[in-house]
Amino acid sequence: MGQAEHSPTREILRRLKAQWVEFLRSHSLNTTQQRENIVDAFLRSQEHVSIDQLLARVRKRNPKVGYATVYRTLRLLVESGLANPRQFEDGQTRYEVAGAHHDHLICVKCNMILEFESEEIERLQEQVAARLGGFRVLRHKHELYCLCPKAQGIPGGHCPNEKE
Amino acid sequence: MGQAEHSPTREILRRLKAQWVEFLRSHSLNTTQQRENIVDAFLRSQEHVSIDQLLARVRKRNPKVGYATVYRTLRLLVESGLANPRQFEDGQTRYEVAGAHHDHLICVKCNMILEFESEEIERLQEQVAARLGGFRVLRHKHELYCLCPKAQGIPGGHCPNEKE
DNA sequence: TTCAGTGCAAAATTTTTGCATTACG
DNA sequence: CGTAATGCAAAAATTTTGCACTGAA
Repeated sequence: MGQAEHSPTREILRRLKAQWVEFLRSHSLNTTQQRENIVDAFLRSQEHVSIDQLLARVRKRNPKVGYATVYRTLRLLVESGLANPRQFEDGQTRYEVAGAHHDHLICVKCNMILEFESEEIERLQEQVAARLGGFRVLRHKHELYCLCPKAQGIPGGHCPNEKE
Repeated sequence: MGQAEHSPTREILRRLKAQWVEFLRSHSLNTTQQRENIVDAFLRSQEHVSIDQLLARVRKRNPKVGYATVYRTLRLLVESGLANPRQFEDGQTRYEVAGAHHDHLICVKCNMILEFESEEIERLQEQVAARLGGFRVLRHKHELYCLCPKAQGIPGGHCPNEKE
């Protein structure tokens, strides 16, 4: 199964950390051991982490962190724009690092996942949101469920998955 | 809660109902009063219904239908392809009628859900898919998580939810 | 009549909250 | 020190399951 990994660059991570510090400051929130542990573990994670996974990682360093703190901190991470929640079909909410965001193209036959980005689409999204009543887009999800040329039965069609 | 309308045509509804009957038949499932009530209420619903909403509607006609039956029937509806589950970020799973596809704009503050369509975006999606390797787009999900003007703190800003 | 389907309530899951205690600033 | 934040456990909220009873075929 094709899995696209997106590791945020060190540069992005630095910016996100700064954003977090600024968020704490501007909301008069304290810096605590636990929050630091959780945020660091979250930013270090390179995929969509569930609460459980995140808690497990945090506890390796600081064994007595509780569930509630992870939930509360994750809520702050979402509010501050560092984390995006995603619901897959397993009933667990997972969180992805903002800035590692990509849209996905999925071939429904071979399950390959490609990523894409389109500035034009993003621009149109904002137009749509503005037109519908002055909304500001915070984030989005965009998934295209497709058939690759091969699965379409096109003569000589390839699946990018198997090329090269 | 503001819900945009997008009614499947009578023609589509008829086809879906036929699909349901065929599903029951081919899986040797019984037709029951409750299943009929639930499926009809679901197909009649013109937005994304949550379990609660659907149960409430069903109980108007048949007051002693239980939660469990709704859950179980909805699972069948998903299996049969009549319903698509959607997880927005308000913690409730919602279901939309297949064939009544639309994209969504969600206000993360008031949880209002609006629908939108943009031919331009759809055209760009196809361009993207073609460019990535000759893919054909079968369907897609597109969700914009936004803040309404009021939630943005814009002076005099309204939430379309409360206008009029 | 038979057994799939239902309703209820209890269990399992996931997330939130109340409150005494800890520790940041 | 004062009070925001934590940890724990209890409460909510959502979904699933067990089981005796009902009703479709």
